[in-house]
Amino acid sequence: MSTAQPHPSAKRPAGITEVARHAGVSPGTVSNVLNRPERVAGPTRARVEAAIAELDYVRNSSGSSLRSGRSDAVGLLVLDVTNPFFTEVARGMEDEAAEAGLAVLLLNSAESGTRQRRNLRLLAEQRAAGAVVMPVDDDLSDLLWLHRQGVPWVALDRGDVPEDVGCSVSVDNHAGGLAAGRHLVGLGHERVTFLTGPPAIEQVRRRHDGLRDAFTESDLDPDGSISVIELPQLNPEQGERAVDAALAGGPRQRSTAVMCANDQLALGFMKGLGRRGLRVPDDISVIGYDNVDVASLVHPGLTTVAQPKYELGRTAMRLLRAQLDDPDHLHQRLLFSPELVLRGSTAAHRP
Amino acid sequence: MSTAQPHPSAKRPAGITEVARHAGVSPGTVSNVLNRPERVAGPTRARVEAAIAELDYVRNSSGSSLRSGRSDAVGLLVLDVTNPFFTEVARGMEDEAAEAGLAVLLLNSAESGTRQRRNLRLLAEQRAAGAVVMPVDDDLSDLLWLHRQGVPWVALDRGDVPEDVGCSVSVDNHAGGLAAGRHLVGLGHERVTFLTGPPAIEQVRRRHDGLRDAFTESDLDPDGSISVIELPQLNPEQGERAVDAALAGGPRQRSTAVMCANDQLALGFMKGLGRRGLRVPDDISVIGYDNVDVASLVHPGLTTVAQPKYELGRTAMRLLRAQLDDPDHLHQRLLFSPELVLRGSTAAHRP
DNA sequence: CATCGGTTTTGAAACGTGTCAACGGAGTGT
DNA sequence: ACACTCCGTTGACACGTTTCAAAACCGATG
Repeated sequence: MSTAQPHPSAKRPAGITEVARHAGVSPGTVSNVLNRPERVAGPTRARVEAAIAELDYVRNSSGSSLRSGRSDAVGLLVLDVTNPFFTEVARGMEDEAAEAGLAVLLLNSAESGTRQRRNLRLLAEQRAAGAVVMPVDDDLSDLLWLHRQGVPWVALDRGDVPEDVGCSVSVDNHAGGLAAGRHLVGLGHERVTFLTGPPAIEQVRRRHDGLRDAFTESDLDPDGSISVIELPQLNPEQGERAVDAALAGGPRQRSTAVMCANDQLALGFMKGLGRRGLRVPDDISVIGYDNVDVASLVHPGLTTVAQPKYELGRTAMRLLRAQLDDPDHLHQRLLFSPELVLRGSTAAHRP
Repeated sequence: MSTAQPHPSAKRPAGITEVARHAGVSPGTVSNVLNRPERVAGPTRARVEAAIAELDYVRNSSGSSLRSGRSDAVGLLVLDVTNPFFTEVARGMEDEAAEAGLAVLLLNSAESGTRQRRNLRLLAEQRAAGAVVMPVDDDLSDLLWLHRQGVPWVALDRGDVPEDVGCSVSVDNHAGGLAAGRHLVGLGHERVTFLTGPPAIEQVRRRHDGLRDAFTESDLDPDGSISVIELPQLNPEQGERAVDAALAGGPRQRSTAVMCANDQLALGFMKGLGRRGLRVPDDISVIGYDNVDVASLVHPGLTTVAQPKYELGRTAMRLLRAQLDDPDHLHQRLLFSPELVLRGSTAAHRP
C-alpha cells in the first residue's frame, strides 16, 4: 500500500476563489460563469473567463460532487476486460455517456466475486451517478446493496433482476441456444457436446436450455444426445484444453458437433483440434456464441450466435440516463434477439 | 446533456459525523479508526466499528480527496479499448494498482486527439493521483499540460518524452522491426510491403525504420525493396481492405511478404487474402506485431513480434507508484525488448 | 426625487473528510 | 502532593464548490 505523500513543493492548483479574487468578483459569480453563463453579464463573464485562462484553472470535481452528493461518473463493471465482447459493449456505453457529459469508470471483475464486491464498493464510495453491471454469478445481494446505497444501476445480460430495484438489458439466451441447436439438428448432428463454463453463470445455463429444447422439439432425447463439459473459465486456453475430453470415445462414439458457450472457448477449441490434425468442419462442426470480431478472421470462419454488443452497451447507458433524469422512472427489462451467423465451421454430418 | 436531478426522496447516506454521534465519539476519532486504527484504543474502536456496520456507512471519497487535494484513482488512457493489446496492458496495470489500493479509471482515446484531450482534462478535474498514457500522436503538449496541472504520469510505448516531466516505459520498436526484417530477408524475400497506419504514430515509424535497416545491413536497397501502404487506422477492416493495393502488380511484380504494423491489420489482411483464394504462407508471407492472443488461434498461426503486454502495464504502474511514494523521484526511461515469435504465416520465398 | 421592476452580484452556509494543536486522565518518579 | 510523560480523544478548521436569499445596481416611470 503506497502512502502517496504529496510532493512538498506541490502547491494546490488555483480554485474558484482565487479566480474570483483575480477577476475582482465573488466566488458565486465564477460558479455561475461555469454553470449558467447566461445569468452573468457580458463584461463580467469576459473578465472571469480571462482570469480562468490566465491561471489555467480547472474545476475540482471533488468539491462539486461533495456539494451535490453525486459525482458525474458512471461505472461499467464487466466480467473480463480481455474478452472482446465486453470491450465492444464498453464502446457503446462510452459513446452514450459522452453525450450526457458523464465519465465512464471501467472496472473489471475478472470473473471473481471478491473483485466484483470491491469494485461496487468503490462506486459507492465515489458516489457514482450510476452503474452498468454484469453480475458475476447468481447472487444478486451485492447489487441490492448498491441499490440501498443510492446508486442506480442497469443489469447487463441478466434478465432476472427484480423490477423494483433496477432495469436490465439482455439478449435472449434461450433463443440463441435454440437457434444454434436447430442449426445443428438440421445438419443431421445427433451427438453434440456443449462446452461451457461454471453453471453459476445464468447466461450459459439458458443457452444450454435452448440447445436442449432444439433436440426435444425434433423428438430427440437431449439427455442422450448432448454431453456437457464444464470448464472453470470461459477463455481460449480452457477451450483448447477441453479437446481431449471432447474427443473421448473415439470416432464412432464421440460427438460430431460442439457448441461452445462462448466464442473464446470455441476459438481455443478449434486451435486444439487443428493441433490434433482434425479438420473443421469435415471431422467435427463447431459453433460459438457472441460473434466477436475475430470469429470472422479465423479459418474457417466461426459459425456463431451474434449479440448486438455495441447496442447492448449503448442501450444500457440510455436506460441509466432515463433513470437519472426522471425521478419517477419505472424500471424495465429490455430483451434483444440474437442472430445466427453462418460461417464455415459447421457442416452437415455425413454418417 | 442529461441534467441528473437527484431523486427528491433521496436522503444522503450516513457520514462520518453521524457515525460519530451514533458511537458517542467525535468525528476525528472515527476518521482515525478508518485511517490509523492503531492509534485508537480497542473498546472505542469496537464501538465505532459497530456503528459503521449498523449504519452501513461507506466513506465518501469526494470529501477525502477534497481535503487531501488528491484522489485515490489513477487513469489509464489507451489508444483503443477494442484492441486486445491494450486490454492486456490494462490487466497488468490494474493488478499493480490494486496492490496499492488505487482504483483504475480506464479511458479511451479511440485514436482521436480531441478525445485524448477531453480525457486528460477529466483526470485533472478529478485530481487523479496519476496517469499512464499512450499518446495518440507526436504532439506531447497535452501531456505537458497535465504535468503542469500537477498530475504525474508515465508514458507508455513512447520513449521520447523529456526526462524532466515524466517516466516512460516502452518496447524497442526499432529492434522489433529489425527482427522481423531479418527474418524475412533470411527467408529470401526481396520484395516486401509494409502495411502501416498514420505516420504520426511514432511506434510504427520506428518499426518501419527497423525493417529498412534489416534490408540495408544485407546490402539490399530498402527504397527499392520495400513498398509502403499507409492506412488511416490500425484495425482488421483496414487490413482486409488493403489487400487490393498490396496485390497490385500481379504475381511477378508484387511483394512476396507483407509486414503489418500491428496484428489487427495482419489478421484482417490474412482474411482478405483467404477471400481471394491466396494461401499463406505459400503464395505470400505475413508477419504481424504485438502477439495478441488470437495470433496463435488463427490458421496458420501468425508470425509476429511479441511485446510483454502485461508486464508493460504492470511496470508502468510500478513506476507511477514510485513517483507517488518518493517526492524526489527521478524520472526514468525503461525499454523492454521485443521477441520474434515464429508461427506458420511466414515461409521461405521460392523464386 | 421617490419608487418600482428587473437584472446582476454578493455573502454566507453547507456538503464530508483529514489534520493538528490542545486537552484530559492515568500512571510514574521525586 | 507535585511535576512530568504518555496515550487517547476532542474540537475546530480548511479544502472547493454550489445554492439561495438578500443586497446592490440600473434605467425608467410617476
